[in-house]
Amino acid sequence: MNIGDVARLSGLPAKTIRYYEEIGLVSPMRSTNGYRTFRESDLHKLTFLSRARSLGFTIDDCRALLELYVNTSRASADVKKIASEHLVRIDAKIEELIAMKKTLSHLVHECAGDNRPDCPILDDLAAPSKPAVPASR
Amino acid sequence: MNIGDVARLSGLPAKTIRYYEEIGLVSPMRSTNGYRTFRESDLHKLTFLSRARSLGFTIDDCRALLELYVNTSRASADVKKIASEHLVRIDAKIEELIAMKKTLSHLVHECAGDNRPDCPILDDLAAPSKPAVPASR
DNA sequence: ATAAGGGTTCCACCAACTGGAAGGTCAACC
DNA sequence: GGTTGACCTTCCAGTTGGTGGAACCCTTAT
Repeated sequence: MNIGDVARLSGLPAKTIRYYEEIGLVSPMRSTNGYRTFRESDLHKLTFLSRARSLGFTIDDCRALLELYVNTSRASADVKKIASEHLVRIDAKIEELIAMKKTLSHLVHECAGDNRPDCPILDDLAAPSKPAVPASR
Repeated sequence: MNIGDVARLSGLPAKTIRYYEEIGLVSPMRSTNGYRTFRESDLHKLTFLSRARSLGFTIDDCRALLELYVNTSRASADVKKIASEHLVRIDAKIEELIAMKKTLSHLVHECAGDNRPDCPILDDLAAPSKPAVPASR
């Protein structure tokens, strides 16, 4: 299979697949004309990566997950650990966004949105010492 | 005021403030020794930026908001538009994360997390054609 | 004199791609 | 056999919003 075929089948752009090769996530063969040649196993890996990335796993996570995926003597605890930690990050991000949303939707609601200059949104942004998210990192 | 002072007062790292100068968001003066000298108005801008960034506005949004902020003949509608569009982006992001969370927490729950290799998480990642978020962009 | 604690510039790096230029290859059609 | 068009290749640059570090200057106190 050429790169276009696995791109279609995995749902990843060809550019991304080349990038994944560059960073060592897949290692397709090369045919005599220089084209990449993908095996079934490469396609499986790419599909795996596509799905893992769409679940928000970082490339580093994907690398670790891929290793566990191909290693049939893995412990499911290792997989679960990576996924659980990712879940914690997702939760934190959701909370952060919800806090932003809350503040912002309040402000948007308050703003007349006409051609006068008075604007509660700008007033709030200009008001000092009010972190949107109550301080973490 | 030197950069350290406005850094403390605005809550932004000095590095970030230098970066904001580089991209033209603030334009402090320079004293004879080459140090940046910040006026009150610069501090106000930096505080504004700090808060706007913490609400998730992009730098481009911040640039536009800052212009409206200093322009006293603005129309609040212009501000509201930027904020509303940002709110839409936040909502979309929240939805995306919640979809991920849903899938992932389900999988984590299913996984035994012991030293055996069987793992529903890997099984799912390997299963083809299941976008985590039902397809948009 | 020197040490601490500011400040300065510049260059490189992070994630995870994406866009585009310049060019090679292949299969089909006339 | 020539040409078109769809593939493929590499390489370089840009994206977003900074961050880290090196090498060096300035000021003040001891």
